[in-house]
Amino acid sequence: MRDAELTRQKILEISADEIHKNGFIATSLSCILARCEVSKGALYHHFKNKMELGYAVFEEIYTPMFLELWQPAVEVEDPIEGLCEFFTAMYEEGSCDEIVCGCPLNNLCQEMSAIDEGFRLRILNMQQQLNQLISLNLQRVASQLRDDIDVSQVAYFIVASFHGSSSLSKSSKNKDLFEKVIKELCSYIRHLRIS
Amino acid sequence: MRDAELTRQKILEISADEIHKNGFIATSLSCILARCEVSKGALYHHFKNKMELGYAVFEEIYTPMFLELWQPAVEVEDPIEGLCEFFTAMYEEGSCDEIVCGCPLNNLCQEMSAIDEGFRLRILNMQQQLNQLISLNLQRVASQLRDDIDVSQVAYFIVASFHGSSSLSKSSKNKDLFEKVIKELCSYIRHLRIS
DNA sequence: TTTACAACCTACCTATCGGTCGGTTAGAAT
DNA sequence: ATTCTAACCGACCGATAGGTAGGTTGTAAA
Repeated sequence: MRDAELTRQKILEISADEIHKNGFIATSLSCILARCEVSKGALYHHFKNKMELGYAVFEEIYTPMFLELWQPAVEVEDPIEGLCEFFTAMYEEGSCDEIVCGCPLNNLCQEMSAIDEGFRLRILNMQQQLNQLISLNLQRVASQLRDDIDVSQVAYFIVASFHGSSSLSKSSKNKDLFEKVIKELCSYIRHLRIS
Repeated sequence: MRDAELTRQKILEISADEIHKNGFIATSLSCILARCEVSKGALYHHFKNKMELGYAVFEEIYTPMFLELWQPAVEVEDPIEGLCEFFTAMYEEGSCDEIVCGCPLNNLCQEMSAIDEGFRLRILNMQQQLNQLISLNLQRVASQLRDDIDVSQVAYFIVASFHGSSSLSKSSKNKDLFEKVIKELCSYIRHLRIS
């Protein structure tokens, strides 16, 4: 057989890239097909329709990518510094294009949550996983933290601020505002410690 | 004359509502026309094309709405408490629909910044105006604040977190996560004070 | 009363979208 | 060598989008 799995994977990866750049709705199948050098028949052989392709991208590309990205940041001895280094590395090392494209999770949340229940539930699930990952690791070092904090609330706030910062950098089209907000986010995170 | 200005205003207001609910691209002119009970010819008499209609909505509806919303929150004697009360009122008084639709500025920033320069510049301008509004008023009470803070950085962070919280509430489809993040945001804002 | 033009109407245009369907082809199994 | 089917192809479809053009109407000014 012609390597079906390779075709499927190529479609998924290029779709993930296109969706990241243009959003789900604005991403046209014809554009994906052109980049993949694959026919429409091939795509519809592997995926029932555009929505199912979107779900597959979310589950098979974005979800593992996300967990692999955040886990090391937070599963170190000191999650406070781990998070700060993670965010700092983002504006120091990330290319401007990457930053301006925003976080795929946040982008899809904004675009699709209200109009498609399948996306909404997948996004909500991812957000809860991410929240638990962060809050469990903050809880782990609770003895070092101020006693007036609610770790789950803090975890949601951190993610929200991060997403807000990537939104800001879209309109400025450079890293400056992103960097500003991330710096303040790090300052906030460090203030969680007993001072 | 048949009241041209009234027609124009009706188109603007209904467009603002539709764009808030569906986003700019997903908002169809035919849908606007149906709600306005106005013909396509009338719309194209008042606006050159869809993009120009979008710009007009941004400038004539969203911009003044935004300034009227944030100004009173921050131009009180105590902007720290002013902001906290403003945010708190948002989840206590705001309808669930309103909250789940998100902030129009953030929505358009996410959707349009990358694909249309006209929108991007208008959004950036609005964000800078908003930042100045907040940072000037924080500066005003600088003597009450910690001396390690950068008011502009703090102002961007506040707006980013607020936008991030509205993004979160979209996927949860209720106010719970919104409320959580807003509470933490208020806690953060109050910690700006010398303790 | 006539004129002139802003204001408005409607039928139509083209482009593009997601999706379908009948047919072809590669290659493993018999 | 033949058969069978997963894998793939591409012309075509209907729906809808934004946009246009030519005609009509209301009304203020001359």
